[in-house]
Amino acid sequence: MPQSAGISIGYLAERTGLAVSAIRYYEAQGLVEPWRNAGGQRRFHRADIRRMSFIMIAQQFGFSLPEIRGFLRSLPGGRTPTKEDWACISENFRSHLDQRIETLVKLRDNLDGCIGCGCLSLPNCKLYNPEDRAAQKGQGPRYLMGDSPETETAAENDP
Amino acid sequence: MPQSAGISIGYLAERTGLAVSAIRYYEAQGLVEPWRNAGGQRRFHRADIRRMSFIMIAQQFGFSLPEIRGFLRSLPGGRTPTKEDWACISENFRSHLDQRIETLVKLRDNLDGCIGCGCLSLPNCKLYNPEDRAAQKGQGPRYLMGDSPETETAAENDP
DNA sequence: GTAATTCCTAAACCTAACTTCAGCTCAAGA
DNA sequence: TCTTGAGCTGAAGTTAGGTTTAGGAATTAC
Repeated sequence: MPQSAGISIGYLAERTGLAVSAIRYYEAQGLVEPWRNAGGQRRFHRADIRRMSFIMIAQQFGFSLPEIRGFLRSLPGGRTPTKEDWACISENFRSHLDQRIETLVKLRDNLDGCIGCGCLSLPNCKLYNPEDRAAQKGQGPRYLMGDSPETETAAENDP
Repeated sequence: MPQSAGISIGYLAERTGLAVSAIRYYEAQGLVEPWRNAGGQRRFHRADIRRMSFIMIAQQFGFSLPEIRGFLRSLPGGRTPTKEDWACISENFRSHLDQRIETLVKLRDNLDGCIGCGCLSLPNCKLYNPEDRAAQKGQGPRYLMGDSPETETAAENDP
């Protein structure tokens, strides 16, 4: 258990609950920047324990690694981040989060009137509103629903 | 544009805004079950327009295809689903949704007190609570954070 | 009747976020 | 010193949710 000169990847993994491979992956994604010791092994700052924790929590909230990298960029380069630094990041973070929740709630409020009423395929269905569609999480190459419901009137004629 | 004996995949795609390839993929996932005409081409029920719409909306709410398949299983096998059938599904659907929103809000409420205060790596941090961790979306082979923070006291000793 | 669409299948490719593996090297304890 | 465990790299595999492509066959439009 190293006490100065940085901590090892294994210790960081143990302290955060992350897999060693995940930490190496995060480095490759630019989320953390360890240096190397004489033997070529990674050495991390103790403060990176908190950095990893932040990543894990941000992921729980549904942020992607590039987004999280954006949050982390606002941390100071030279010194160990203070409580104030984290609080500042947290504010940015929270506004994204609020927006995400709001969108989800708005979608939910349309649900009862829409699926419940059986209007699913009609153009006046609020769930088809392009604004609401923008709520896409953009995860993977998911089809982004660029629709054109011009001929949208015959949906009710089930045989 | 076929008027009886089912609709083609291209027409279904046009009506829903889905890609033809996506519809074939949904069939492979058991979300829809077309039959074949004499030439081997897929034929769908008109009611499948609504079925596809349901899938798209459920996806916006963050449900996975297996979950959506579960919702759809409650639809009647033989006959065309009625408004009542959709309303019934919608109820089930909504309770899942409420739960998801609640979890997200709970996580948010912990945010200010937790990231803001800089306690991220401490065991008393609410965001580390296993209950809250269960909020994982389980997308892909993401590491499920099986932690064991026995030695969790030295996190504050940044050099 | 023929040309243009549409549809078919199977396999390969894509992104995100990782894990696993093979084949080595480094570090730490007895 | 020797052995074990930890770390290294690069490539390939995994899952979800699809798309793209290749090479034919069926339908539709004129």
